[in-house]
Amino acid sequence: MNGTGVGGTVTMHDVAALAGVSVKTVSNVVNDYPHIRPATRDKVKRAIDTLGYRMNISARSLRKGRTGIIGLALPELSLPYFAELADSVIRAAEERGVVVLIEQTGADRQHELDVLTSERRQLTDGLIFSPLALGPDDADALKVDYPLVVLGERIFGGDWDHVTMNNVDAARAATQHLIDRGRRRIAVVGAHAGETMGSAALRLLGYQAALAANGIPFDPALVVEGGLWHRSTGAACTEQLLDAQVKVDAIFGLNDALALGALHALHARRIDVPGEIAVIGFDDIEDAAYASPTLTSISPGREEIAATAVELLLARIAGGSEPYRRVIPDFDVIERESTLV
Amino acid sequence: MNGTGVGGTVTMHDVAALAGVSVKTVSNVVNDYPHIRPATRDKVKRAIDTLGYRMNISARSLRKGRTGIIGLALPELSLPYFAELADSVIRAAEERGVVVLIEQTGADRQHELDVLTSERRQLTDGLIFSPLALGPDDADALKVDYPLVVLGERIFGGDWDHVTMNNVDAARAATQHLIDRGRRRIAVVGAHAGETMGSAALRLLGYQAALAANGIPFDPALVVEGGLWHRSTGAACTEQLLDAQVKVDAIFGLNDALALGALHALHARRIDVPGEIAVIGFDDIEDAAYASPTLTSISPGREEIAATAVELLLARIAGGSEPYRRVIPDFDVIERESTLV
DNA sequence: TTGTATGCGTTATCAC
DNA sequence: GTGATAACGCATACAA
Repeated sequence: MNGTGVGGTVTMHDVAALAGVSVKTVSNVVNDYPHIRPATRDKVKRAIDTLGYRMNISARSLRKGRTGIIGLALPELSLPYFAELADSVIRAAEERGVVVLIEQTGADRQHELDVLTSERRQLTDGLIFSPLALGPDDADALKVDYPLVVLGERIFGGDWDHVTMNNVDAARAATQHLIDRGRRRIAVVGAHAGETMGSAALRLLGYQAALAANGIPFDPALVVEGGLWHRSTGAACTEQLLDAQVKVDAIFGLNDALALGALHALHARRIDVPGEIAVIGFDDIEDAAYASPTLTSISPGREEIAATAVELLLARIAGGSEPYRRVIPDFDVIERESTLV
Repeated sequence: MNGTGVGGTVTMHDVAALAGVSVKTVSNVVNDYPHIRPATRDKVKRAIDTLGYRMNISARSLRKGRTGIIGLALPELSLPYFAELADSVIRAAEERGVVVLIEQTGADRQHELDVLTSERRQLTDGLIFSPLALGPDDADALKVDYPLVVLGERIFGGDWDHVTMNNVDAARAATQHLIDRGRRRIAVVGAHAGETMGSAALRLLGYQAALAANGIPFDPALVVEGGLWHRSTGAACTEQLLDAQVKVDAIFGLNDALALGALHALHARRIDVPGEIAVIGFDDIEDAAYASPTLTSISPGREEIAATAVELLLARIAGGSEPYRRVIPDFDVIERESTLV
């Protein structure tokens, strides 16, 4: 099972024997223990090279009680936003010398609860968790005894670190962006009725705030419900909106998948974007830049979210006991064709 | 570190003590050893429940020499095809009771070589490897001493299992699809000059075969080189093609990202698709169905590729020593608007 | 059918 | 600065 394929497994004992030192010294060398005589260190390193020694991670994990693996639980990798997030998390983790075990919850509440107590938690030193179905009522389930960083906006105020977007302000900025370009009948696609803490609710709040700030009355007929934030949902919501004959001059997709679905539906009906209807999304996934027309979107600082989450988690794993933090990266409006005046 | 949070770590000894049996019996129960008296099994299970016992994976791994983790090395999750592939691999692995550790190579040759000998290999029981930069010259690097399943078409004939697409036939079918719809000046976007074994080369081969079969002369001016198969590459290649004033009535993007980039470039120049130029892609990523216009593509059987790869790998890990296999799932042409007659 | 004893490869606690 | 030795928690000969 060893890299060089020399045959049987090479252990610290073999290295120690060849170098003429004890296993403890070998351990010290591979762990960069500072107080070692340079000559000893060289001897050991040479022995390691000649034997092609590789540390047995399982043994180390057993002894240290740490695996060097962090968990990342997210809805599904097929959703571009989460694929890009996972990419960033893996990169950030790699820089810090840990690896990432991804678990998909399918945005299913029971599955999200399961992930918190899964046998896999034995395998990871901590968890970065991006729930989509859990609500404030599930806060107790998040009271776990391992390091946890929660992504997103659904649950606040527990004993865990939290990295989130500035959903309200960002949605306000998105809406203002449309208003500044002369739009007044701005539809929202992908709302979640009854939700109070989720991204959908908060983004709707920002939308309403922007309307209010500009003296535009809020028209419930412009808000279209849509459960899962897939492209298909965005398309279906948009068709529903158009069928209802509501006057509309802009659509705010609560995420990019919804907005891309909206573009799709508008294209199918030969409705010009942005001529007749402008469209803005949220997340700034790579697709947004290559849609036709290209999609204006909110960039929520994905890289920073990932890097911060990894950093906070590793600090907890290392035993940090600072007060739990809530980090909110800056966002940007990325203007593209779909809202061009 | 335990799920229930009862406090100190619960071990098999604790369970054994409470159940009034030996650790061996507890071990037998948790490992579903068949010959156990039902009464004993119940006693043990009850003790496990009351104590909230969770097996220590590191200890088991150390003892058994297996971790229950498989590696998945791919270019990057930001590429939708690989995100969807990873999704499928994780699902397939979950069904078989193993978890997946994803490593990104960035399609960089050195990084791809590194992944094969990385320290991470100590952590995984085997590897599913999707190289993009390695070529036939690197076949030796793939002679590793752990179970390996190679995805894609770049390297053949070594001592490993191989799951691949039928690139030649699928590309031929894609080209034929365009020819059947009256196209004769079919451009190819994303070719790799000098390559002989990669997906690009094989798909180009299929393209040429289809032309030949229909008596259409091959025009090198219609083949546009493009390194990384990103949307941006597809857009750039298409612009290059249009700038060259070559007569074109169809574009075959060697993958969907390229084709989506082409759609983007065509849209920017107000060229009607499929009216003036038809477009076909390859991979059938979810985006294809939501582009404007929707993109005709080749579905390579991603689910089957993932499931087969996991299955073959686990068989090797379990010690199977059948001859190495090469599996080639069926493909389908998924017709959408971009090639509508 | 179940119990006992040993070792998997590493790190930590002490001595020296 | 380095060495001997005892855990870490589990699986498995071997014994009963």
